[in-house]
Amino acid sequence: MAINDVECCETFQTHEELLALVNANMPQEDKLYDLAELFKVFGDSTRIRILYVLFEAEVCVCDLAQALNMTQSAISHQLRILKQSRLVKSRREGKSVFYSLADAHVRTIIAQGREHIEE
Amino acid sequence: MAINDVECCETFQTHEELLALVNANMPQEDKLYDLAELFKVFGDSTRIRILYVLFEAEVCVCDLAQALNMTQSAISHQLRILKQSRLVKSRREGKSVFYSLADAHVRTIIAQGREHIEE
DNA sequence: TAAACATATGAACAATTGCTCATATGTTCA
DNA sequence: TGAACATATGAGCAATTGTTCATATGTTTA
Repeated sequence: MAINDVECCETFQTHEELLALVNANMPQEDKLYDLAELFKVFGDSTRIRILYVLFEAEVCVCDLAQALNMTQSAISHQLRILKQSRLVKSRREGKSVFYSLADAHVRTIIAQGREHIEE
Repeated sequence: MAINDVECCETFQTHEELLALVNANMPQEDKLYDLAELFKVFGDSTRIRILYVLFEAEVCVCDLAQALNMTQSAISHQLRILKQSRLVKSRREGKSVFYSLADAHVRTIIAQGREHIEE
């Protein structure tokens, strides 16, 4: 038995291969954290609804608030989070700020999620 | 001005089109909730790490606990969540329970997320 | 059947999160 | 410049979440 083998489940298995594969393909700690942070952003139905509106058009904050029947403040807080994760971008036009999707990945990720829950 | 037009941003815009589009393509309330719940599952680095291990092989709970240097209880709680959302499946073999990916969407979703944060 | 092992789960606690409320910042126009 | 409008943001609170600890359930074997 190799010295690095690990006892597990009462048997002695060669975990070296698995651990080597895992170590080789597991992203760095900070990447894993960023990835989880990104999916956390998708993990709120208000933000998902905002993204669905942005699938259709570039809209200003008060349009979003009206379309989703929520306060301007609540929407603005969520847009901040969406913008920080670079899922949406903004453009000021006079007093209004227009938001739109920043990235094609947004649609793919939501589409895949939707496929998953519907199968 | 049509009676359904809405005042917003001090101008009177025709929001009918936008609202119609949004209503036509926005999933039902419960689908939105399910979608957010699904992405919440991806929104934790422990669960992401578990999925990365399962990318390589079917493994038992204590292997996962060792590979990720966490307690069996913590891993088991997380596996429960992953299983409830049908991202992993399990198979008992004697005293051990082996977990594996349940779905091809898992890889796609994580790959898209990774592309997003790395661009 | 009893002991040992592998896994699952309920309770509890600290940490995080989404909203509200109040207010600040930024822009336009009289 | 000051008033009105659009958006952003900090503080606070209730609700949710990930882990730990203790213990329950399920399986094998002596």
